[in-house]
Amino acid sequence: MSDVPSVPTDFIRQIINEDLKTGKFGGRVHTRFPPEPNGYLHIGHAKSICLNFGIAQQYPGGLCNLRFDDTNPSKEEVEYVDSIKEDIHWLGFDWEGREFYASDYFDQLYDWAVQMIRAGQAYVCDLSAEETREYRGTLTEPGRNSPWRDRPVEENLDLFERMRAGEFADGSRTLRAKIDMASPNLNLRDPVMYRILRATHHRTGDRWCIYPMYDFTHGQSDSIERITHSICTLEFENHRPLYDWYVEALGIYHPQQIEFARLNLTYTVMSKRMLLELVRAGHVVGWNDPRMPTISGLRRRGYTPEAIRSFCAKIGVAKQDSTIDIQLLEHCLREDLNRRATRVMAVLRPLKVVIENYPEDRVEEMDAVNNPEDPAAGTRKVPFSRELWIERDDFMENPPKKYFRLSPGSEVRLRYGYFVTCTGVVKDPKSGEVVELRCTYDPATRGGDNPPDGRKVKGTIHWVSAAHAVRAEVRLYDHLFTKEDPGDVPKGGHFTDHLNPNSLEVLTDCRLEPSLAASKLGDLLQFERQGYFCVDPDSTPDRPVFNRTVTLKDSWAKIQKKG
RNA sequence: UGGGGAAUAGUGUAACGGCAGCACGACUGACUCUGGAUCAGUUAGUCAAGGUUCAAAUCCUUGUUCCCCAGCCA
Repeated sequence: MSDVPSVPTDFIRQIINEDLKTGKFGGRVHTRFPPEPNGYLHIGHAKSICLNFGIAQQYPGGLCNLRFDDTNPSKEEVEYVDSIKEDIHWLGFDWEGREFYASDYFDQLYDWAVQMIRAGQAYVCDLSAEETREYRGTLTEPGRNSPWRDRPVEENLDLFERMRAGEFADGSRTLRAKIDMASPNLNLRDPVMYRILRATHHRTGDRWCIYPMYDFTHGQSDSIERITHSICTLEFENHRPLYDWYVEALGIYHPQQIEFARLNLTYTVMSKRMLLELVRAGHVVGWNDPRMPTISGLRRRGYTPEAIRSFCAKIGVAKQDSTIDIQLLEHCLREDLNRRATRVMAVLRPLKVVIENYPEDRVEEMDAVNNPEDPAAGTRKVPFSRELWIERDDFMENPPKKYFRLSPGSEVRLRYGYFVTCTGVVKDPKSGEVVELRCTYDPATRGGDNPPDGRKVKGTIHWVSAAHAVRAEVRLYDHLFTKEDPGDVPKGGHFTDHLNPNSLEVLTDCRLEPSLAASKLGDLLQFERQGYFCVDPDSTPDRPVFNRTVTLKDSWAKIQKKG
């Protein structure tokens, strides 16, 4: 992965370096990426993936497991595990067959629970969910011991066995760790280890009707897999004492949990709950809608794994809550696409141009550079003829100062074509709308070259020969939300209040240069002067559909904005 | 009002007692057959107040602000 800039030594890598020095884990480095299969991966997960797999790649002998944290069958589905695996691979990482599931450890976890009961460290509690909450106390007041806290070991053993056997109703009992109901850390107030839950698990089916909680699962799973550094996000910091407590109580290998700040992006929501809602409410077409921050959405939008990896390397890893400007992501995208995308000409909002002094039946094949950043990409032929399409925006009847494109009487370069001068404007007699431009061309400027008389022109515009044009649909995207922080809503408000009504614009009458008829899924394209585009899977042979991945930087737009 | 964390240019992130650096953004200018790219430059920062020290973003004290925790979610 030489295309990704070398990553700085963040605080996690410093810890690892230190552990390597002291021999804490015998010189091993073994991480894991532990998604819950209850949704699609998003760019925030990419940060974690790049961190965990990146560390494994960077250290000699380093390994990174993929482990699905599937302890809540009511929310988890195989569709999600499949998408997660696909997305990690697409990002460029591999778990080399170490694909594990927390559910693989259900038997071991059960045995450990029994071991804790025997040791007097766990008990079956008959409190209801509501009662449990009441007994827990509050942030400032200690909780009270459950009346079931001091049941004899034998009774606990019997009850727990019967919980497993399905003798009790969902939610009627739990297995709890006996820790400290007065702990200032609520996670240590006799946390639930097992709950009764009748739901079909995507892997274990109906074999279990009790499922372990995250806290009773994660550290032990790490321990079983001999993970050295268990990297997770900040909200689990309060859980670390419990993580440590369980592995110590069980007397098993003890990995080190380390927390870092999750990724936030401007104009984006990142919580799976909100993303799920966008999908379910139909605000987007699915998890892979090109406006979604999901990996599959970014992929369909035309993002490259290289761009995402580069982004993850640039944002750094720290413990400070932060929100990254989405422009940095777009910068990384443009940086990658600029050096890789094939340049083509495409007219999105067509305006007809007739070159009056160009012969009716003549067609010339003009040479066009495929990628000025990559000479090896070569050139292609683009047909030029008397009738062309140009961009409506590239003509103004009454242009402001500093407008370098076409206007009555002005001259521009048609890229790789000829210099043309606008000699006339045809309007719809009723609406007054400009429907056609009449121009003349200068034969001495063939290929777009400057003429021998030394005449120069400020503007160069793109064009497509009308007779040869490929028609296509083009989808233009903008931020899904109009607010930098869509989650920042006044009371009574909802994050969807800030949905951008213009996040998708569909153009159905676009005219593309003929080479685009051969474009296929995965092609990286730049429509010159407009942006980077990719082929959408909705494309059909007679109806290609393109997505705008990101615009080019547009200094003209800035000039306009300034007035 | 309990506990756990975090505070460095607009946004991120380095500096680990010794010149506050980098990236993105913004703004100039140069160049250009993409108003792209590229190049050159400008802009702007240590939460506050004390203290220790020849020297503090860094150590100490006090305060302020923000985030997380009261799921039988992860």
